[in-house]
Amino acid sequence: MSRASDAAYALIRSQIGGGTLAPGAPLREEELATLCGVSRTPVREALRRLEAEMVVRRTDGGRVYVADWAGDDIDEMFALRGLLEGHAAARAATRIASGALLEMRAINATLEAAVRHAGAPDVTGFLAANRAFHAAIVEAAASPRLAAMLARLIEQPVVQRTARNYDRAQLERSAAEHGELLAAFARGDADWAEAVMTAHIRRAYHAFTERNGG
Amino acid sequence: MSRASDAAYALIRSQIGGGTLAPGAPLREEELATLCGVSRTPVREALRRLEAEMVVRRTDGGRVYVADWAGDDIDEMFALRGLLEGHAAARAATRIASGALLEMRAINATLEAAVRHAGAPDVTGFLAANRAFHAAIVEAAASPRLAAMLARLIEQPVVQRTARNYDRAQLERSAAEHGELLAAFARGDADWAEAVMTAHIRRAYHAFTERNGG
DNA sequence: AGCGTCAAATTTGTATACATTACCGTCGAA
DNA sequence: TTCGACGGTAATGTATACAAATTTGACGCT
Repeated sequence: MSRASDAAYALIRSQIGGGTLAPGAPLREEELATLCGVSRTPVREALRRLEAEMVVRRTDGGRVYVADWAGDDIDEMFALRGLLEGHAAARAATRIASGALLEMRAINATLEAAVRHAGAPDVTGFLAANRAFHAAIVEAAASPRLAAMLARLIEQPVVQRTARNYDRAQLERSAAEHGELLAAFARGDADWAEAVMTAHIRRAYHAFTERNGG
Repeated sequence: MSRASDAAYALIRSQIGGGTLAPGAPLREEELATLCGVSRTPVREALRRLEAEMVVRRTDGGRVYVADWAGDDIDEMFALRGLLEGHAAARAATRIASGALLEMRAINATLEAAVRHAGAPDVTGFLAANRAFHAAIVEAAASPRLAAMLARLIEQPVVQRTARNYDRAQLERSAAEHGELLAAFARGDADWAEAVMTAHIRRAYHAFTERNGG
Protein backbone atom coordinates (compact mmCIF):
# COMPACT_ATOMS: atom_id res chain seq x y z
CA MET A 1 0.00 0.00 0.00
CA SER A 2 0.98 3.60 -0.02
CA ARG A 3 3.68 5.13 2.09
CA ALA A 4 1.90 7.89 3.99
CA SER A 5 -1.29 5.95 4.48
CA ASP A 6 0.63 3.01 5.91
CA ALA A 7 2.71 5.22 8.15
CA ALA A 8 -0.41 6.86 9.55
CA TYR A 9 -2.01 3.47 10.11
CA ALA A 10 1.03 2.09 11.91
CA LEU A 11 1.51 5.17 14.05
CA ILE A 12 -2.10 5.50 15.14
CA ARG A 13 -2.32 1.81 15.85
CA SER A 14 0.86 1.81 17.89
CA GLN A 15 -0.31 4.85 19.86
CA ILE A 16 -3.52 3.04 20.69
CA GLY A 17 -1.65 -0.13 21.54
CA GLY A 18 0.86 1.73 23.65
CA GLY A 19 -1.83 3.47 25.63
CA THR A 20 -0.94 7.00 24.51
CA LEU A 21 -4.41 7.14 23.00
CA ALA A 22 -6.64 5.85 25.79
CA PRO A 23 -9.83 3.88 25.17
CA GLY A 24 -12.74 6.22 24.56
CA ALA A 25 -10.53 9.08 23.47
CA PRO A 26 -11.84 11.03 20.48
CA LEU A 27 -9.76 10.95 17.31
CA ARG A 28 -9.92 14.10 15.21
CA GLU A 29 -8.64 13.68 11.69
CA GLU A 30 -6.80 16.97 11.49
CA GLU A 31 -5.06 16.41 14.82
CA LEU A 32 -3.89 12.97 13.73
CA ALA A 33 -2.78 14.44 10.41
CA THR A 34 -0.43 16.91 12.07
CA LEU A 35 0.73 14.19 14.45
CA CYS A 36 1.67 11.92 11.55
CA GLY A 37 3.02 14.75 9.43
CA VAL A 38 0.67 13.94 6.55
CA SER A 39 -2.59 15.32 5.24
CA ARG A 40 -6.07 14.29 6.29
CA THR A 41 -6.56 11.99 3.31
CA PRO A 42 -4.21 9.17 4.32
CA VAL A 43 -5.38 9.56 7.92
CA ARG A 44 -8.92 8.93 6.77
CA GLU A 45 -7.87 5.74 5.02
CA ALA A 46 -6.00 4.58 8.09
CA LEU A 47 -9.06 5.20 10.23
CA ARG A 48 -11.18 3.20 7.81
CA ARG A 49 -8.84 0.26 8.18
CA LEU A 50 -8.80 0.54 11.95
CA GLU A 51 -12.57 0.73 11.94
CA ALA A 52 -12.77 -2.50 9.93
CA GLU A 53 -10.51 -4.10 12.52
CA MET A 54 -12.71 -2.73 15.30
CA VAL A 55 -9.73 -0.98 16.87
CA VAL A 56 -11.74 2.22 16.71
CA ARG A 57 -15.47 2.79 16.51
CA ARG A 58 -17.40 5.59 14.89
CA THR A 59 -20.69 7.12 15.98
CA ASP A 60 -23.75 7.72 13.81
CA GLY A 61 -22.16 10.96 12.74
CA GLY A 62 -18.62 10.44 11.60
CA ARG A 63 -16.90 10.92 14.95
CA VAL A 64 -14.24 8.32 15.66
CA TYR A 65 -13.19 7.12 19.12
CA VAL A 66 -10.71 4.58 20.41
CA ALA A 67 -12.62 1.36 21.02
CA ASP A 68 -12.78 0.34 24.66
CA TRP A 69 -13.00 -3.42 24.28
CA ALA A 70 -13.30 -4.84 27.75
CA GLY A 71 -15.44 -7.32 29.60
CA ASP A 72 -17.68 -9.09 27.11
CA ASP A 73 -15.47 -7.98 24.25
CA ILE A 74 -12.54 -9.88 25.71
CA ASP A 75 -14.69 -12.97 26.12
CA GLU A 76 -15.77 -12.68 22.48
CA MET A 77 -12.26 -12.27 21.23
CA PHE A 78 -10.90 -15.28 23.06
CA ALA A 79 -13.87 -17.44 22.08
CA LEU A 80 -13.43 -16.59 18.42
CA ARG A 81 -9.67 -16.98 18.64
CA GLY A 82 -10.09 -20.45 20.07
CA LEU A 83 -12.47 -21.40 17.31
CA LEU A 84 -10.44 -19.96 14.45
CA GLU A 85 -6.94 -20.80 15.64
CA GLY A 86 -8.11 -24.31 16.41
CA HIS A 87 -9.39 -24.56 12.86
CA ALA A 88 -6.14 -23.15 11.56
CA ALA A 89 -4.15 -25.74 13.50
CA ALA A 90 -6.30 -28.53 12.10
CA ARG A 91 -5.76 -27.34 8.56
CA ALA A 92 -2.06 -26.81 9.15
CA ALA A 93 -1.66 -30.38 10.43
CA THR A 94 -2.59 -31.86 7.06
CA ARG A 95 -0.95 -29.25 4.87
CA ILE A 96 2.30 -28.12 6.43
CA ALA A 97 5.46 -28.69 4.41
CA SER A 98 8.40 -30.41 6.05
CA GLY A 99 10.54 -27.32 5.61
CA ALA A 100 8.02 -25.13 7.42
CA LEU A 101 7.83 -27.71 10.19
CA LEU A 102 11.59 -27.54 10.66
CA GLU A 103 11.38 -23.78 10.82
CA MET A 104 8.69 -23.97 13.47
CA ARG A 105 10.85 -26.28 15.56
CA ALA A 106 13.60 -23.70 15.42
CA ILE A 107 11.19 -20.97 16.45
CA ASN A 108 10.01 -23.00 19.41
CA ALA A 109 13.62 -23.70 20.42
CA THR A 110 14.13 -19.94 20.56
CA LEU A 111 10.98 -19.64 22.64
CA GLU A 112 12.18 -22.29 25.08
CA ALA A 113 15.50 -20.54 25.40
CA ALA A 114 13.71 -17.30 26.26
CA VAL A 115 11.68 -19.06 28.92
CA ARG A 116 14.76 -20.65 30.49
CA HIS A 117 16.73 -17.44 30.27
CA ALA A 118 19.19 -16.98 33.13
CA GLY A 119 17.60 -15.06 35.98
CA ALA A 120 14.12 -13.94 34.92
CA PRO A 121 12.45 -15.26 31.75
CA ASP A 122 12.97 -13.09 28.66
CA VAL A 123 9.34 -12.12 28.10
CA THR A 124 10.09 -9.94 25.10
CA GLY A 125 11.91 -12.80 23.41
CA PHE A 126 9.06 -15.11 24.34
CA LEU A 127 6.54 -12.78 22.76
CA ALA A 128 8.49 -12.48 19.52
CA ALA A 129 8.87 -16.24 19.19
CA ASN A 130 5.28 -16.86 20.20
CA ARG A 131 4.05 -14.47 17.57
CA ALA A 132 6.21 -16.07 14.91
CA PHE A 133 5.01 -19.52 15.93
CA HIS A 134 1.33 -18.68 15.65
CA ALA A 135 1.92 -16.80 12.41
CA ALA A 136 3.60 -19.88 10.96
CA ILE A 137 0.52 -21.95 11.76
CA VAL A 138 -1.76 -19.50 10.04
CA GLU A 139 0.59 -19.48 7.08
CA ALA A 140 0.55 -23.28 6.91
CA ALA A 141 -3.24 -23.30 7.12
CA ALA A 142 -3.22 -21.71 3.66
CA SER A 143 -6.51 -19.87 4.00
CA PRO A 144 -6.35 -16.17 3.18
CA ARG A 145 -9.77 -15.47 4.65
CA LEU A 146 -8.91 -17.20 7.88
CA ALA A 147 -5.65 -15.28 8.04
CA ALA A 148 -7.44 -11.98 7.52
CA MET A 149 -9.93 -12.74 10.26
CA LEU A 150 -7.30 -13.73 12.77
CA ALA A 151 -5.23 -10.67 12.00
CA ARG A 152 -8.21 -8.52 12.96
CA LEU A 153 -8.88 -10.59 16.04
CA ILE A 154 -5.53 -10.83 17.74
CA GLU A 155 -4.89 -7.59 19.51
CA GLN A 156 -1.27 -7.54 20.48
CA PRO A 157 -1.89 -5.57 23.70
CA VAL A 158 -4.03 -8.45 24.92
CA VAL A 159 -1.43 -11.05 23.97
CA GLN A 160 1.28 -9.06 25.70
CA ARG A 161 -0.66 -8.55 28.87
CA THR A 162 -1.46 -12.25 28.87
CA ALA A 163 2.15 -13.27 28.55
CA ARG A 164 3.32 -10.80 31.17
CA ASN A 165 0.86 -12.37 33.58
CA TYR A 166 2.46 -15.77 33.06
CA ASP A 167 4.87 -17.05 35.70
CA ARG A 168 7.78 -19.24 34.69
CA ALA A 169 5.74 -22.45 35.04
CA GLN A 170 3.05 -21.15 32.73
CA LEU A 171 5.58 -19.99 30.17
CA GLU A 172 7.08 -23.47 30.21
CA ARG A 173 3.68 -24.98 29.78
CA SER A 174 3.12 -22.79 26.73
CA ALA A 175 6.36 -24.03 25.26
CA ALA A 176 5.31 -27.62 25.98
CA GLU A 177 1.95 -27.08 24.27
CA HIS A 178 3.72 -25.71 21.24
CA GLY A 179 5.83 -28.86 21.26
CA GLU A 180 2.70 -30.97 21.32
CA LEU A 181 1.33 -29.02 18.37
CA LEU A 182 4.52 -29.79 16.48
CA ALA A 183 4.09 -33.49 17.26
CA ALA A 184 0.52 -33.38 15.95
CA PHE A 185 1.73 -31.64 12.81
CA ALA A 186 4.47 -34.20 12.28
CA ARG A 187 1.85 -36.95 12.35
CA GLY A 188 -0.70 -35.00 10.32
CA ASP A 189 -3.25 -35.44 13.10
CA ALA A 190 -5.75 -32.63 12.60
CA ASP A 191 -8.00 -33.49 15.54
CA TRP A 192 -5.08 -33.60 17.93
CA ALA A 193 -3.73 -30.28 16.70
CA GLU A 194 -7.12 -28.63 17.00
CA ALA A 195 -7.70 -29.91 20.53
CA VAL A 196 -4.29 -28.77 21.74
CA MET A 197 -4.68 -25.35 20.19
CA THR A 198 -8.15 -24.85 21.62
CA ALA A 199 -6.86 -25.72 25.07
CA HIS A 200 -3.85 -23.46 24.54
CA ILE A 201 -6.04 -20.44 23.81
CA ARG A 202 -8.44 -21.31 26.58
CA ARG A 203 -5.65 -21.35 29.10
CA ALA A 204 -4.45 -17.98 27.87
CA TYR A 205 -7.98 -16.67 28.34
CA HIS A 206 -8.12 -17.70 31.96
CA ALA A 207 -4.63 -16.39 32.62
CA PHE A 208 -5.70 -13.06 31.20
CA THR A 209 -8.97 -12.70 33.07
CA GLU A 210 -7.55 -13.83 36.40
CA ARG A 211 -5.28 -10.83 36.68
CA ASN A 212 -7.34 -8.30 34.75
CA GLY A 213 -10.59 -8.55 36.65
CA GLY A 214 -12.54 -10.08 33.75
CA MET B 1 -21.77 6.68 6.96
CA SER B 2 -21.81 9.31 4.30
CA ARG B 3 -24.22 9.52 1.43
CA ALA B 4 -22.02 9.43 -1.67
CA SER B 5 -19.53 6.97 -0.23
CA ASP B 6 -22.32 4.59 0.69
CA ALA B 7 -23.99 4.92 -2.67
CA ALA B 8 -20.73 4.14 -4.44
CA TYR B 9 -20.17 1.13 -2.21
CA ALA B 10 -23.66 -0.22 -2.78
CA LEU B 11 -23.55 0.36 -6.53
CA ILE B 12 -20.14 -1.21 -7.09
CA ARG B 13 -21.01 -4.15 -4.90
CA SER B 14 -24.28 -4.76 -6.67
CA GLN B 15 -22.59 -4.53 -10.06
CA ILE B 16 -20.12 -7.17 -8.95
CA GLY B 17 -22.85 -9.31 -7.46
CA GLY B 18 -25.02 -8.92 -10.55
CA GLY B 19 -22.22 -9.98 -12.83
CA THR B 20 -21.98 -6.68 -14.71
CA LEU B 21 -18.44 -6.45 -13.38
CA ALA B 22 -16.99 -9.87 -14.10
CA PRO B 23 -14.39 -11.56 -11.89
CA GLY B 24 -10.90 -10.42 -12.81
CA ALA B 25 -12.12 -7.19 -14.39
CA PRO B 26 -9.97 -4.16 -13.59
CA LEU B 27 -11.59 -1.35 -11.59
CA ARG B 28 -10.32 2.12 -12.39
CA GLU B 29 -11.26 4.74 -9.84
CA GLU B 30 -12.11 7.47 -12.29
CA GLU B 31 -14.32 5.20 -14.36
CA LEU B 32 -16.25 4.10 -11.28
CA ALA B 33 -16.50 7.73 -10.20
CA THR B 34 -18.28 8.77 -13.39
CA LEU B 35 -20.41 5.63 -13.21
CA CYS B 36 -21.56 6.51 -9.69
CA GLY B 37 -21.85 10.21 -10.44
CA VAL B 38 -19.48 11.16 -7.63
CA SER B 39 -15.83 12.09 -7.34
CA ARG B 40 -12.91 9.69 -6.88
CA THR B 41 -12.71 10.23 -3.13
CA PRO B 42 -15.85 8.33 -2.09
CA VAL B 43 -15.05 5.69 -4.69
CA ARG B 44 -11.69 5.14 -3.03
CA GLU B 45 -13.36 4.66 0.34
CA ALA B 46 -15.83 2.21 -1.16
CA LEU B 47 -12.98 0.22 -2.70
CA ARG B 48 -11.22 0.11 0.65
CA ARG B 49 -14.31 -1.39 2.23
CA LEU B 50 -14.71 -3.92 -0.57
CA GLU B 51 -11.04 -4.80 -0.24
CA ALA B 52 -11.47 -5.48 3.48
CA GLU B 53 -14.39 -7.76 2.60
CA MET B 54 -12.24 -9.47 -0.03
CA VAL B 55 -14.79 -8.68 -2.72
CA VAL B 56 -11.98 -7.05 -4.67
CA ARG B 57 -8.23 -7.55 -4.51
CA ARG B 58 -5.44 -5.11 -5.20
CA THR B 59 -2.01 -5.78 -6.66
CA ASP B 60 1.34 -4.62 -5.32
CA GLY B 61 0.77 -1.35 -7.09
CA GLY B 62 -2.63 0.05 -6.29
CA ARG B 63 -4.52 -1.60 -9.14
CA VAL B 64 -7.84 -3.07 -8.08
CA TYR B 65 -9.57 -6.05 -9.68
CA VAL B 66 -12.79 -7.92 -9.04
CA ALA B 67 -11.91 -10.94 -6.91
CA ASP B 68 -12.49 -14.26 -8.60
CA TRP B 69 -13.22 -16.45 -5.60
CA ALA B 70 -13.76 -19.95 -6.89
CA GLY B 71 -12.60 -23.46 -6.15
CA ASP B 72 -10.61 -23.41 -2.93
CA ASP B 73 -12.09 -20.05 -2.00
CA ILE B 74 -15.57 -21.54 -1.97
CA ASP B 75 -14.38 -24.39 0.23
CA GLU B 76 -12.83 -21.90 2.63
CA MET B 77 -15.93 -19.78 2.80
CA PHE B 78 -18.24 -22.67 3.57
CA ALA B 79 -15.85 -24.14 6.14
CA LEU B 80 -15.61 -20.83 7.97
CA ARG B 81 -19.34 -20.24 7.66
CA GLY B 82 -20.02 -23.61 9.26
CA LEU B 83 -17.66 -22.85 12.08
CA LEU B 84 -18.88 -19.34 12.77
CA GLU B 85 -22.59 -19.80 12.15
CA GLY B 86 -22.48 -22.91 14.31
CA HIS B 87 -20.92 -20.85 17.05
CA ALA B 88 -23.52 -18.14 16.54
CA ALA B 89 -26.31 -20.68 16.86
CA ALA B 90 -24.82 -22.01 20.09
CA ARG B 91 -24.61 -18.53 21.57
CA ALA B 92 -28.10 -17.64 20.36
CA ALA B 93 -29.56 -20.75 22.04
CA THR B 94 -28.66 -19.49 25.49
CA ARG B 95 -29.30 -15.80 24.92
CA ILE B 96 -32.30 -15.36 22.66
CA ALA B 97 -35.24 -13.42 24.08
CA SER B 98 -38.71 -14.93 23.88
CA GLY B 99 -39.88 -12.07 21.69
CA ALA B 100 -37.11 -12.66 19.17
CA LEU B 101 -37.93 -16.36 19.17
CA LEU B 102 -41.55 -15.61 18.29
CA GLU B 103 -40.37 -13.38 15.49
CA MET B 104 -38.15 -16.13 14.13
CA ARG B 105 -41.07 -18.54 14.14
CA ALA B 106 -43.02 -16.07 12.04
CA ILE B 107 -40.11 -15.72 9.63
CA ASN B 108 -39.88 -19.47 9.23
CA ALA B 109 -43.62 -19.69 8.63
CA THR B 110 -43.15 -17.27 5.76
CA LEU B 111 -40.29 -19.41 4.50
CA GLU B 112 -42.41 -22.56 4.63
CA ALA B 113 -45.18 -20.80 2.76
CA ALA B 114 -42.72 -19.82 0.03
CA VAL B 115 -41.55 -23.42 -0.26
CA ARG B 116 -45.09 -24.77 -0.53
CA HIS B 117 -46.12 -22.05 -2.93
CA ALA B 118 -48.68 -23.19 -5.51
CA GLY B 119 -46.99 -24.45 -8.65
CA ALA B 120 -43.24 -23.87 -8.33
CA PRO B 121 -41.61 -22.84 -5.03
CA ASP B 122 -41.19 -19.10 -4.57
CA VAL B 123 -37.39 -19.01 -4.47
CA THR B 124 -37.20 -15.23 -4.09
CA GLY B 125 -39.48 -15.37 -1.08
CA PHE B 126 -37.47 -18.26 0.31
CA LEU B 127 -34.24 -16.28 -0.03
CA ALA B 128 -35.68 -13.25 1.73
CA ALA B 129 -36.99 -15.30 4.64
CA ASN B 130 -33.82 -17.38 4.81
CA ARG B 131 -31.71 -14.26 5.01
CA ALA B 132 -33.88 -12.78 7.73
CA PHE B 133 -33.75 -16.04 9.68
CA HIS B 134 -29.97 -16.27 9.68
CA ALA B 135 -29.67 -12.57 10.44
CA ALA B 136 -31.91 -13.04 13.47
CA ILE B 137 -29.60 -15.76 14.78
CA VAL B 138 -26.56 -13.54 14.43
CA GLU B 139 -28.46 -10.78 16.15
CA ALA B 140 -29.41 -13.08 19.03
CA ALA B 141 -25.81 -14.26 19.34
CA ALA B 142 -25.01 -10.72 20.55
CA SER B 143 -21.41 -10.68 19.36
CA PRO B 144 -20.50 -7.68 17.21
CA ARG B 145 -17.20 -9.21 16.12
CA LEU B 146 -18.88 -12.43 15.07
CA ALA B 147 -21.50 -10.44 13.19
CA ALA B 148 -18.87 -8.44 11.36
CA MET B 149 -16.99 -11.57 10.35
CA LEU B 150 -20.07 -13.32 9.04
CA ALA B 151 -21.16 -10.26 7.12
CA ARG B 152 -17.85 -10.39 5.26
CA LEU B 153 -18.12 -14.10 4.72
CA ILE B 154 -21.61 -14.59 3.37
CA GLU B 155 -21.59 -13.61 -0.25
CA GLN B 156 -25.16 -13.31 -1.37
CA PRO B 157 -24.42 -14.54 -4.92
CA VAL B 158 -23.25 -17.81 -3.42
CA VAL B 159 -26.31 -18.12 -1.19
CA GLN B 160 -28.58 -17.40 -4.11
CA ARG B 161 -26.96 -19.89 -6.43
CA THR B 162 -27.15 -22.46 -3.65
CA ALA B 163 -30.86 -21.93 -3.11
CA ARG B 164 -31.62 -21.96 -6.81
CA ASN B 165 -29.96 -25.35 -7.04
CA TYR B 166 -32.32 -26.73 -4.41
CA ASP B 167 -35.27 -28.84 -5.54
CA ARG B 168 -38.51 -28.72 -3.59
CA ALA B 169 -37.45 -31.56 -1.27
CA GLN B 170 -34.23 -29.75 -0.36
CA LEU B 171 -36.07 -26.51 0.27
CA GLU B 172 -38.44 -28.36 2.57
CA ARG B 173 -35.52 -29.89 4.35
CA SER B 174 -34.04 -26.44 4.90
CA ALA B 175 -37.32 -25.31 6.43
CA ALA B 176 -37.32 -28.38 8.66
CA GLU B 177 -33.76 -27.70 9.81
CA HIS B 178 -34.76 -24.17 10.68
CA GLY B 179 -37.60 -25.64 12.69
CA GLU B 180 -35.16 -27.85 14.55
CA LEU B 181 -33.00 -24.83 15.30
CA LEU B 182 -36.03 -23.11 16.78
CA ALA B 183 -36.68 -26.15 18.96
CA ALA B 184 -33.08 -26.08 20.18
CA PHE B 185 -33.41 -22.36 20.93
CA ALA B 186 -36.65 -22.89 22.83
CA ARG B 187 -34.88 -25.42 25.07
CA GLY B 188 -31.69 -23.36 25.33
CA ASP B 189 -29.69 -26.33 24.05
CA ALA B 190 -26.50 -24.83 22.65
CA ASP B 191 -24.91 -28.10 21.53
CA TRP B 192 -28.01 -29.14 19.64
CA ALA B 193 -28.29 -25.77 17.92
CA GLU B 194 -24.64 -25.83 16.92
CA ALA B 195 -24.83 -29.34 15.50
CA VAL B 196 -27.95 -28.60 13.47
CA MET B 197 -26.49 -25.40 12.09
CA THR B 198 -23.22 -27.04 11.15
CA ALA B 199 -25.08 -29.75 9.27
CA HIS B 200 -27.30 -27.13 7.66
CA ILE B 201 -24.34 -25.25 6.22
CA ARG B 202 -22.58 -28.44 5.25
CA ARG B 203 -25.57 -29.55 3.23
CA ALA B 204 -25.70 -26.18 1.50
CA TYR B 205 -22.03 -26.61 0.63
CA HIS B 206 -22.58 -29.94 -1.08
CA ALA B 207 -25.67 -28.66 -2.86
CA PHE B 208 -23.61 -25.78 -4.17
CA THR B 209 -20.60 -27.76 -5.33
CA GLU B 210 -22.65 -30.54 -6.94
CA ARG B 211 -24.11 -28.25 -9.56
CA ASN B 212 -21.28 -25.77 -9.85
CA GLY B 213 -18.45 -28.13 -10.61
CA GLY B 214 -16.63 -27.56 -7.34
C1' DA C 1 14.12 -12.60 -33.25
C1' DG C 2 14.31 -11.92 -28.41
C1' DC C 3 15.33 -9.27 -24.56
C1' DG C 4 16.45 -5.31 -21.88
C1' DT C 5 15.94 -0.54 -21.23
C1' DC C 6 14.01 3.85 -21.43
C1' DA C 7 10.32 7.08 -21.95
C1' DA C 8 5.55 8.43 -22.35
C1' DA C 9 1.02 7.80 -20.70
C1' DT C 10 -2.20 6.27 -17.56
C1' DT C 11 -3.44 5.42 -12.86
C1' DT C 12 -3.13 5.79 -8.18
C1' DG C 13 -1.51 8.58 -3.91
C1' DT C 14 -1.55 12.99 -1.54
C1' DA C 15 -2.73 17.63 -0.42
C1' DT C 16 -5.82 21.40 -0.07
C1' DA C 17 -10.02 24.05 -0.62
C1' DC C 18 -14.88 23.97 -0.19
C1' DA C 19 -19.58 22.09 1.12
C1' DT C 20 -22.23 19.81 4.38
C1' DT C 21 -23.53 17.96 8.52
C1' DA C 22 -23.46 16.95 13.33
C1' DC C 23 -22.57 18.72 17.91
C1' DC C 24 -23.22 21.96 21.69
C1' DG C 25 -24.19 25.98 24.06
C1' DT C 26 -27.54 29.47 24.54
C1' DC C 27 -31.80 31.55 24.58
C1' DG C 28 -36.67 31.50 25.15
C1' DA C 29 -41.00 29.75 26.52
C1' DA C 30 -43.90 26.65 29.17
C1' DT D 1 -36.50 24.76 36.37
C1' DT D 2 -36.74 22.03 32.48
C1' DC D 3 -37.57 21.13 27.91
C1' DG D 4 -37.20 22.46 23.18
C1' DA D 5 -35.66 25.13 19.36
C1' DC D 6 -32.22 27.75 17.15
C1' DG D 7 -27.81 29.26 15.66
C1' DG D 8 -22.76 29.25 15.90
C1' DT D 9 -18.83 26.40 15.72
C1' DA D 10 -16.15 22.65 14.64
C1' DA D 11 -15.83 18.50 12.81
C1' DT D 12 -16.38 15.30 8.80
C1' DG D 13 -17.66 14.56 3.66
C1' DT D 14 -16.64 15.77 -1.07
C1' DA D 15 -14.35 17.62 -5.01
C1' DT D 16 -10.38 18.91 -7.56
C1' DA D 17 -5.55 19.87 -8.50
C1' DC D 18 -1.05 18.15 -8.31
C1' DA D 19 2.76 14.63 -7.34
C1' DA D 20 4.47 10.03 -7.48
C1' DA D 21 4.61 5.63 -9.28
C1' DT D 22 3.53 1.82 -12.23
C1' DT D 23 2.41 -0.08 -16.46
C1' DT D 24 2.91 -0.34 -21.38
C1' DG D 25 4.81 0.52 -25.67
C1' DA D 26 8.55 1.20 -28.63
C1' DC D 27 13.15 1.41 -29.74
C1' DG D 28 17.76 -0.18 -29.83
C1' DC D 29 20.98 -3.67 -28.79
C1' DT D 30 22.67 -8.38 -28.55
